[in-house]
Amino acid sequence: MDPRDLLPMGEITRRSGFAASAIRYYEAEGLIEADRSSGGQRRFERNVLRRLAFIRAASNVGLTIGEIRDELSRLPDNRTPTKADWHRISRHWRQRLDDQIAALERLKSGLDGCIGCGCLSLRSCAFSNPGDVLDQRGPGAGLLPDTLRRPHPTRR
Amino acid sequence: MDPRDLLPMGEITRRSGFAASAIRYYEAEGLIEADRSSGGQRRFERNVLRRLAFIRAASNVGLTIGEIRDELSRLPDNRTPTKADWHRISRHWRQRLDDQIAALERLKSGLDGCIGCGCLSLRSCAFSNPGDVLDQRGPGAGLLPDTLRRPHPTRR
DNA sequence: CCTTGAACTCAAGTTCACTTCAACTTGAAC
DNA sequence: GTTCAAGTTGAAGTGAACTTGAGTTCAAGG
Repeated sequence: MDPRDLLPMGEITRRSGFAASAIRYYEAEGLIEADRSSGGQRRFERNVLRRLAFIRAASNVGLTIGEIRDELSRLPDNRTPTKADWHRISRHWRQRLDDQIAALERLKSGLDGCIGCGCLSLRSCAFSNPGDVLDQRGPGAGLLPDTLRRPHPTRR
Repeated sequence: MDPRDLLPMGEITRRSGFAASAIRYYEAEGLIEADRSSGGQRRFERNVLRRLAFIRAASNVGLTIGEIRDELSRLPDNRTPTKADWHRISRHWRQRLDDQIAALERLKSGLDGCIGCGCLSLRSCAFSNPGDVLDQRGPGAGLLPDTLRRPHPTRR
């Protein structure tokens, strides 16, 4: 491939909006690939910009780096996603967003139910939902899906 | 106050569902208070259970510890929230939840708009939204409110 | 050749909300 | 008086997703 078609780091950061450190991180994590110049500097193929756009979109939807890697690994490396690829993926993402929205709606209606009573009772109020009323999967269990649970450290 | 009315740690963890370490953390952070036994063990007033229910609810809504501290500091210490307190607060929380829901809806319709085109274009696709199209407040700027932005480390 | 900005590496730091650990001390029951 | 579950402290660790810093090298223009 003609080396003039390869983009240096500066170009990538400018055009993708990611910091150089993030780009290097994504490479280290295997989300993107980079060639090297004779002197060891990164030279990116143009399709990396597409992958980065995909990464940003996925991360907006709330996917973790690991999940993004999985999705990307299902796209043959040098192919831009076909309509079929994109359709499958976007259905998946849409479902996630729907789940998150539904969870927030549930939370809101719990809240609405509490406005009248001012209770916040430990035993009966589903909104504040302590450990002995519902199960023990962590704060918010039963009301929030994993994707919205504030990522608690070392959740066993 | 009659010391028999004070609850030991075990009682609090059992009835609130929080781990002892979390309780101690909340005390250190100034979200709750504790008396001490002659030997130095924590003894909690009953209203602490209410505060803990409040903390769990707030954290379900996505408030940070700092924000929760602020809300709590507006409740006079030894008073359980009045209807007016609770009304004010729940209106605030409701607004947050509405914002979050709206943001996810926007994201979803961006996604829907992309399904047909399969584009994910860096220049024109609002969904993948790179830095040079919208502003630079961080990944997802313009689409996600701060409350849903995946908390990035060291966000300057 | 010289300068200068862009890029490199590797280790360590950051934030949040806790948890875990090690090494004690308390306190209620028997 | 002994036992032992329950409680204490302070320091360090956790995970995610990067960022920061120090010190070094590259590459393009003049």
